[in-house]
Amino acid sequence: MSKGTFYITTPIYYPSDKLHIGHTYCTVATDAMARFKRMQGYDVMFLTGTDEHGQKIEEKAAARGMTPKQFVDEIIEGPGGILDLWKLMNISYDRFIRTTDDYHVAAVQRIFRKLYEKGEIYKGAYKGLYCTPCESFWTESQLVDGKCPDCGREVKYAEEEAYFFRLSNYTQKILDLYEKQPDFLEPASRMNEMVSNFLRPGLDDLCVSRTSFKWGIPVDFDPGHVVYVWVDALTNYITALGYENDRYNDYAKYWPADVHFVGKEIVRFHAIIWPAILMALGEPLPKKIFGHGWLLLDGGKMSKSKGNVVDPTVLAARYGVDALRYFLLRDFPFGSDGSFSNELLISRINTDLANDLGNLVSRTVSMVEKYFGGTLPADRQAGPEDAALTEAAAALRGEVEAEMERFAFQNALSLIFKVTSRANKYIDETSPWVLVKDEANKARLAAVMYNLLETIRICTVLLQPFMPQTCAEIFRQIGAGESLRTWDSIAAFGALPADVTVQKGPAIFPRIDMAKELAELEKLTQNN
RNA sequence: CGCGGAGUGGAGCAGUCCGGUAGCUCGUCGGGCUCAUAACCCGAAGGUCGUAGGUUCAAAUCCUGCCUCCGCAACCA
Repeated sequence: MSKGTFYITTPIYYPSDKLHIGHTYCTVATDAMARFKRMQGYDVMFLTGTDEHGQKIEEKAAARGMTPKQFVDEIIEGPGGILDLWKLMNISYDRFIRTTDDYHVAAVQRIFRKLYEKGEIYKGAYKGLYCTPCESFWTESQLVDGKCPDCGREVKYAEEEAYFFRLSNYTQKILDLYEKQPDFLEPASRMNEMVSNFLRPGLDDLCVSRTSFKWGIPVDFDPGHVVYVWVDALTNYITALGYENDRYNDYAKYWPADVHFVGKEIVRFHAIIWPAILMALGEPLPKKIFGHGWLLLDGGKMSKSKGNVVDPTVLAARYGVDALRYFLLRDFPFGSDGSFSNELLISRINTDLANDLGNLVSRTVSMVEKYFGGTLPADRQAGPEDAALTEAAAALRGEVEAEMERFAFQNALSLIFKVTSRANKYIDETSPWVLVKDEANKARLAAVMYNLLETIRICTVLLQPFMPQTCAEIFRQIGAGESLRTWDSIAAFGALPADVTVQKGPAIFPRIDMAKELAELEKLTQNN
């Protein structure tokens, strides 16, 4: 029955602060993809997690008088933390990795040693401009007026003992990889950026240890050094499967990953450094890296410092998790940036979810109840208006699948809603309220209702990966049991039983008063 | 000349690779319907595609210059 495995990952997020809508965006996309593949019958492994080491967290924790571990524990496991957020957003991850997990720590030490013994890592000196009070190295270009960009004080040349990964040996190998596998990194524009920014000039060796802070995985054969982010964080994708550890035993089964979803700012790490590390280890490379775009606010990126961060929990609480999930994946092309606004969110919910889908379900179920007492008679009569609708509905599964294969969530959703629109139009074309006036039209009326219910069912099956909770409610209202919610059940039009019984329920997506809500949200933002 | 992306009706976008009288959603205006969540259906108005030039019978689409915006430049999705 299984079509094979499908391993998909989000980045592991840096828990130096609460996560915002941007992190949610990436995770929701990954979740929709994972759910879609599961529905199709794949054996899916969906991994997410947190990248918890490093200087920034060490400093933040110290500022609050906590240990780094206490600090990250609170952000991850505490109330309103990351685990709560993913629970709220209905994220169906199979595994959650924390880089502070014992098995990961031990595995990273083994990996680091292995690379060292192979000669891929060597001990050298980090040379550069150093700001003593900030304990930070800076490159020439990072300096502001020749001074430390953080504190504005003088920097001076300094050296620090450090381990380096021979990344410079991999320039040509990565170029070859891109050549042989043009879809390794998508969208293509990101690959261009990698080539002209980093590969064409040639890669430098990469500093993979630090002595300037302590909050990290110790290099076990050289106390004083901690493993820097690259080897620590990137390897999560394999340690979480059991690579170099006994906690799990799925490496052979799931690796290489089918796709790593990552934000565009960390494409370089995943498309250059990560493959190089894997090559050095002699392990297979992931099949694809997909660098998605950002949600922009007021034309610029979201950031805590700008104070324009959108809190997903607030939006989910007000409009529903599914509505938010839908909006994120429907409004923005996954590969490019998009402008986020409350107005767009509400507008999308009202037009697509309330007016189009919600209202379609509502009017259809109402008519079946009103005209047939809730249960359709088996006797049906086809009509000239039917083909346009049923053919569109029957073709939908294949069309949506093709878009999902390209991670084009917005297109997949757009296709589904074209069919719900078509169904609304079908109601006008067939005018059931006219048919009902003559008993002789009963079989025709039953056919119209059936076609509507079946079309809704097909659309709802395909919407499940995006809006799991709401779809269950729609299925309940249109009388579609478990076996009618599957991928296989929509291979052809007509799986719904002829004598189906519907059950009217509350409005699936209530309409939102735009002006009022915008004012409310504005008030909430002010209070923050 | 560090690199990349973007500039299309009021808003958000597609189209640009493979040039041929501009498309989608929302909004606006007019009409229809009444099963439905003031929802649904039909129709209309509105743009010459950042800007200057070039190539061509023909350019949003190819070439060149310029302007503006956004991002990246060793851990903000």
